[in-house]
Amino acid sequence: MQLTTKGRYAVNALLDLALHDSEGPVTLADIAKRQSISQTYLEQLFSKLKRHGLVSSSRGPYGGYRLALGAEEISIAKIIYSVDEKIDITRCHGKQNCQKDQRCLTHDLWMELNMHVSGFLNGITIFDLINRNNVRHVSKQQDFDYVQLHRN
Amino acid sequence: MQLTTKGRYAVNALLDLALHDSEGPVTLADIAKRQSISQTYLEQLFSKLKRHGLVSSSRGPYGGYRLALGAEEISIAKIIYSVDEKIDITRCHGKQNCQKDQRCLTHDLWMELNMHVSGFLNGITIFDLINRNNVRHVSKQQDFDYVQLHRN
DNA sequence: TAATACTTGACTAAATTACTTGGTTATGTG
DNA sequence: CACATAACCAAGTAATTTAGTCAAGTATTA
Repeated sequence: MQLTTKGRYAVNALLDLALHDSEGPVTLADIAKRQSISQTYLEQLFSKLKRHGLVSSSRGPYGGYRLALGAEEISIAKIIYSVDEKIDITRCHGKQNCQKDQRCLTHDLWMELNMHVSGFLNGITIFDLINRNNVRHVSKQQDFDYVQLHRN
Repeated sequence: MQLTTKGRYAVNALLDLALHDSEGPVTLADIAKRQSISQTYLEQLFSKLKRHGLVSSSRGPYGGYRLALGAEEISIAKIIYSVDEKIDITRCHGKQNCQKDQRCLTHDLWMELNMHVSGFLNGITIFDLINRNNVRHVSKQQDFDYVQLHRN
């Protein structure tokens, strides 16, 4: 299925961005600290997110990233897809040549699972997540930790 | 999610075994040929499947593997789990230390996806697959190819 | 007793992941 | 206009995982 740290990082980072979007452009440095992700790694991910039109950026002081779409328009599936991860379990990636140019025994099974997973991830948006209690709670804690860290 | 060739191979192989179970013990050599999987790799997988009680084996001439359970008792999830693949999308594997000993922003999201996927794979058994038209059709073709290959 | 087939453990090439390094370019502020 | 800030970019790399191979066994039965 190819759902690894990369996709999880992207969703976490974009959710963090959405949660702080009201305060103006958000820097990758801040996201990196709050989400414990390497900043240069984030740069790679945001380059892709920007290319796919999910975020916009402004340079210079007080610059940073903002959501380019409404939170309710950004599904989890879209994010994962944007950073190059495919929501795909089949070996043949939908083509039917999994085994010697023919379909393997379980081709249809994996296709069905694909439908299930991508249906699920298509149905959940950043907007949905923002409004979840557990997300708000974790985010609050992260903000608190961040302030503590930068008191001096 | 860790659903790769290993898990797919295991399901394909076990399904092949189930489809030919009525003819007596099935050798790994046959499964390897029909499913285009390396035999020594299959040996590793079947060693695990046996350890988990899904198949039984008999040695010597006319030996081979058989299902140790009814086809309706073997879910896809069970097979995948048996060959060490976890149906798990979280980084922390269910523990809640995805980020600095705390839950990451999206911990609950991935847990939900886990539930969906494992629910799906738990709900489908080898018995279900055997009775699907597309599976029977592919299997028939594989048997035909196998006979062709061994005519001499 | 020879052939068959399972069993085990160690090893390995290739690919992928999750980064790091070392820069360059644009922009708003003093 | 300098300078701090922050986005942008290319290339390299260590660690891990995958998908096997290789080389030896051991048990069973015709």
